[in-house]
Amino acid sequence: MQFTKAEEYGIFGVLYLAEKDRAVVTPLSEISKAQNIPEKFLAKIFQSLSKSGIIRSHRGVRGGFTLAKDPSEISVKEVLETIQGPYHLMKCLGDFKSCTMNKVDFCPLREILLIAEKRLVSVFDEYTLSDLVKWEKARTAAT
Amino acid sequence: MQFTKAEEYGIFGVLYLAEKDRAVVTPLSEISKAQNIPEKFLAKIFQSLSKSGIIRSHRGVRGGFTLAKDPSEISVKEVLETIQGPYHLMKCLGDFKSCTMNKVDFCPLREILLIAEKRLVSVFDEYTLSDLVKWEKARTAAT
DNA sequence: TTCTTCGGCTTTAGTAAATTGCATAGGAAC
DNA sequence: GTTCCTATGCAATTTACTAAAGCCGAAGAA
Repeated sequence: MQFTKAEEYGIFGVLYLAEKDRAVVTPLSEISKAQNIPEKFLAKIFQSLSKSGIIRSHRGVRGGFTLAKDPSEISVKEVLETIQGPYHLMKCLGDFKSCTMNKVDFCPLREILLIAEKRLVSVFDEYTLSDLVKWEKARTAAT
Repeated sequence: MQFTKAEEYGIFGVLYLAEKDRAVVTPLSEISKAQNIPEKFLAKIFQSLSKSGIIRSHRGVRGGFTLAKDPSEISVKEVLETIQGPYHLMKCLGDFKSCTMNKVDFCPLREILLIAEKRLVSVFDEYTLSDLVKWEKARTAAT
């Protein structure tokens, strides 16, 4: 019941891009160094983010990545689900048949987890990358 | 970001007790058989639940377990946190120092996860075992 | 005393997460 | 067009944790 490193790294990776001008192409090496993330690991994460259209890749000399859309258009949920797949607190929430217990027709735990899941995901859906950047800037300005 | 089997089994285990009269002492073997849970695994789970005062153990012949309090007094959160420890979507939420990134002073991800966590846990805190039993009974009666 | 059931500890197996490595392909700069 | 840089894709590895099983001891009722 914890976030994976991939999710954590993914968020910090795109956040780094979100803090820059969108036109600036940033190579993996810079991001991984600045955010303290294993480069090859970040590469894999960015690949899926690129495929799902959140970021855009640029190959060749002086290549790298840019955000594919404005930070205010990218929800935290979008990033997380791209990296980890749809959020389910239990397997059976996605598919009732995968229930390992005997609950073929009704499961009280399932009911409560559906509620919990909905509330959890709603938070990630509410906030965008620009919100996170805004917080960070406000914080830096304050001190 | 998923529930563990231990949590799942733990809930179903105490739920089985909650469906009975509180005076009835039920052995592990019966619970594990009825709920389709590996007995030794359930034993370990019930040990911690017993220590934290959610259930009560009775040794010897015709021993077993009973609920230590009324189902309406036992929140889902209580059960889950006893089994798995306090709920944190990331390690750093419990202790800022355990942050593996460079965020020594402020972390935007931390902010959003604190919100998310609060909402998630609130669900488990709102519902008690008697709620779950009630749902189940209502469902059975309906069909 | 004896049998039953929990208590606690150890160990094993299985699975998923976290990382690394290498060969390939695309593209800018010269 | 050659060269070098940077992403792409796949394979392999290491590590960590989950899930489960086993064993012996302790408690307690019959």
